[in-house]
Amino acid sequence: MPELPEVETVRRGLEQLLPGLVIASASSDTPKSFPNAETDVRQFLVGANVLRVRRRAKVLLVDLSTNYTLVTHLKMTGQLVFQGKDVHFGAGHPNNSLVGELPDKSTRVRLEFTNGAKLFFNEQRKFGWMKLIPTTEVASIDFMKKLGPEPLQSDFTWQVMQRCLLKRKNTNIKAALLDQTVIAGIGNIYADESLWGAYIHPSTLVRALTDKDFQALHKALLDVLRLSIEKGGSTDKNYVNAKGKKGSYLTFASVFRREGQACPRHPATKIIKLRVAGRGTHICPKCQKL
DNA sequence: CACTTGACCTGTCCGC
DNA sequence: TGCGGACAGGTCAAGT
Repeated sequence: MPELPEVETVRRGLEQLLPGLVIASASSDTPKSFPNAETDVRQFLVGANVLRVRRRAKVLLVDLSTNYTLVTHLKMTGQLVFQGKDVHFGAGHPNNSLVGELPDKSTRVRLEFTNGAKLFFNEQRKFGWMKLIPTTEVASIDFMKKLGPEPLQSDFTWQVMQRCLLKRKNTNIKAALLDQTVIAGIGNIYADESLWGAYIHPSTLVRALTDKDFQALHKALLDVLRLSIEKGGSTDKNYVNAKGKKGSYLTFASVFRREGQACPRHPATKIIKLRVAGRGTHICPKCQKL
């Protein structure tokens, strides 16, 4: 579930906490969560100083003084939980409570710093991963190389977005938005929210969209991404303290996971849920027509 | 090549 | 209450 705004929220949090810390030890549970752990950890992780925390698409990049970068993909249920002396910081899945003692059964990777602080990579499922990659090579690994542009960069104009989306002109707009090689960082939440904002039905073929549609979609997309980052990500657990008190999940969303509720623009019309591009998809049938 | 579908996982929820 | 099955969704591999 972590998409661009959630990962950006994690990045901002970790950027305040990690730089300057020195890694003392690291361990992982399954090879899948940290494929090269055995050889890499000793050589490039232990003793490394954290320089900075970056983000590209939904990927977190922790640059280390060893000229290696710890690359993390949270996929759907991943969390990074920092436990310092007085600081607890967590991010991830709305259904996951961060109250419990860590490590727990879904802890995949554990980093310990020389000052006693810890960073846990938790994942209910085993889809997410961490990898150590030479910093200079990060941009050229397959996944990173194929990514589309960052929607929040200033040169991402509506015309740029149109050009990107037209690479998938024969598919529906929802599938195109979810395609990371078209635009980076959009997932199911912001695809649904931005399409609703732009009055576009998710099944609309990209080639059928007008300039006006692209302009509206561009504005709606940037608006929801910015609003969500401003709110610390859309999930209640994206930024919680150690008390782990429950927040309200997606309180700002207009349609996502709101089937049966009133459309904010048409109180008499209820949000419905469909399946588009193999994903649960939420629309207002009055705002979004084919 | 363009596009779609299923697999990967585990926890949760729904119906019987 | 227990249990099977559908569902959740980011990405990749396999299929059309």
